[in-house]
Amino acid sequence: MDDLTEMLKGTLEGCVLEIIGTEETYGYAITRRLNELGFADVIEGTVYTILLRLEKNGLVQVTKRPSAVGPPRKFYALSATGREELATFWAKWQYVSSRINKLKEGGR
Amino acid sequence: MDDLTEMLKGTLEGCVLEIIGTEETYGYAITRRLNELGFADVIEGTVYTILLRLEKNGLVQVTKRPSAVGPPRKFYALSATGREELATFWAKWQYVSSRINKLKEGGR
DNA sequence: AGCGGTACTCAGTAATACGGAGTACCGGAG
DNA sequence: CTCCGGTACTCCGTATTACTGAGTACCGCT
Repeated sequence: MDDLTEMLKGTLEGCVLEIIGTEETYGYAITRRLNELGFADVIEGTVYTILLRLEKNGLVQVTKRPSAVGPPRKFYALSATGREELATFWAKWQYVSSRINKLKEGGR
Repeated sequence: MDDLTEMLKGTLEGCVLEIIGTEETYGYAITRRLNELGFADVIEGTVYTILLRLEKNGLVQVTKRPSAVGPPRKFYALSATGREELATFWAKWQYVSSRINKLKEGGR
């Protein structure tokens, strides 16, 4: 599948929130997870940009922990605001995707 | 539903293509149609931006016709390239939305 | 000592959608 | 007849978001 980047705008942040919400984790691993999920050309730089934004907006709490295989990792966990934001994201996704599917089915 | 604009990035152009593909139509009417469909805060300026881009990229053919109730309308119809682009759009949508739904279901 | 893999930061660029001002055409109310 | 609201399009500037690429740094293994 070729370039999906434009279509991911506005949803990638939500995906990252969901991943963090499932399990406390860190940037490098989140990137791997997204790649596994099929978002092959999502790159580290992009994920770190999102994580810094989430942190700045108070949606996540950060804990730095040493790693046995490299430099220290920044582990992210959702804050209360982050959980709200995640719920809002899924509500919007539900709304938008249902409308688009209706349009696709030729609904009027 | 509050601000959906970021989530629409990358999909709005495809929606406009789909609307044009269903029926030859013009900018003002496309805006009304999108609003009807639930994309309430999509605004004329946005749609016209997309239409000019589609025209520039050769995805549509344009015919100007007089109107009884206002200034002349620019009617848009898909070109062959536009039909291909529309098919690609739906393929991408299918791909992306299925991955996101899988993530939502906690799939791994 | 150096290399490959792990891990994060940051500055610059491109694409997309919104906002708002401007132009212009039409019919009906006053 | 003039003005106003609805129809219809254009253009410029702004904000957000994701990608690119270069840079820094830690670790274990050869």
